[in-house]
Amino acid sequence: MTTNHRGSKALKVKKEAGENAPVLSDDELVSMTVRELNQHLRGLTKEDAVRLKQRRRTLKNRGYAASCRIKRVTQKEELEQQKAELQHEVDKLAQENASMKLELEALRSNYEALQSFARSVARGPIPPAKVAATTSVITIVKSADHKTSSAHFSSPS
Amino acid sequence: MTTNHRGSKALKVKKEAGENAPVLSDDELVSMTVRELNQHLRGLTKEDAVRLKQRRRTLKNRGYAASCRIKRVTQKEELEQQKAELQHEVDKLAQENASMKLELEALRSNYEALQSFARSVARGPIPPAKVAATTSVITIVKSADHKTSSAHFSSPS
DNA sequence: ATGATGAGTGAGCAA
DNA sequence: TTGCTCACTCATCAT
Repeated sequence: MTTNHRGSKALKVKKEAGENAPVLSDDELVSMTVRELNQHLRGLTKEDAVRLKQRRRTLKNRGYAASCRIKRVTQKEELEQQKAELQHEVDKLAQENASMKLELEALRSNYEALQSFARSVARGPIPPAKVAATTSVITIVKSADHKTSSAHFSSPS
Repeated sequence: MTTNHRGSKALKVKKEAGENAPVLSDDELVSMTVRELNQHLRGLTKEDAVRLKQRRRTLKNRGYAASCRIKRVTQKEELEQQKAELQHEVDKLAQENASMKLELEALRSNYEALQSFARSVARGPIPPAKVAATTSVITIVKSADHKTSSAHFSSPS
């Protein structure tokens, strides 16, 4: 730390008081076209010109470093966001899956019951009264749409 | 850059030749208990002692910075890994979902066909021959397991 | 020349 | 004191 770091660190004051006239502020210097810079370079020592250009470069680098850090956190947030979205999708699909599984089971059981009934009547037609006595009573509900069509069974008392 | 930065930057040599006897290597200095450090501090100027402790701190910081960077990339990789796993899970669930949807549709259509048949025989029992003439022929397959039980229909010629 | 990024450094916070 | 992290600087690479 033998150097003075004439640059303002934004956080830790520096500035070193007068030193020499701060002809150009950092902000002015960084946001300046090459042409504008050359204008200011006119009345300067070769040394001073080099120094000024170096200061400009350093200030630019400061900005690049800042963008770099911002980019880093942004990308991390994006990853986390995408992760959360995927998690939601997993939850949604898992739930859909579960309810379909239930529906499928219910339909299968209804189907098999109906199958037994159909088999019994197809084998040898039996009077409805007889059927009611030996099997369950089946109430066939004509489904209006395709959803949750079901047959309700009730055991004979 | 008027300073010399006596520390070895690992990458860019430095070292500045002899300077003074490198009594302690960087590696030795960082990995040293406080007690060991104090041993070495015995025969030193107050100034030199302070300098040595500062060098140690700096070397430690170098290590901390490295860990910090490693941690950063590690966490990023973890996030990406988790993201990939979730994506696979989504794919798996979506596929399961699609095949269940198909199964459900097939079962529903079979169920409804069987339902029509059952309704027709239950309404007014008709001789099998008559049934075969007016409706489809139904081959009832007793499913061994619960999967893909189905009834196969064929139109009468 | 300009922009981006890895590594090293000091400041400053937290344990 | 130790460890971590931020902002800055420099070296280096790519455009």
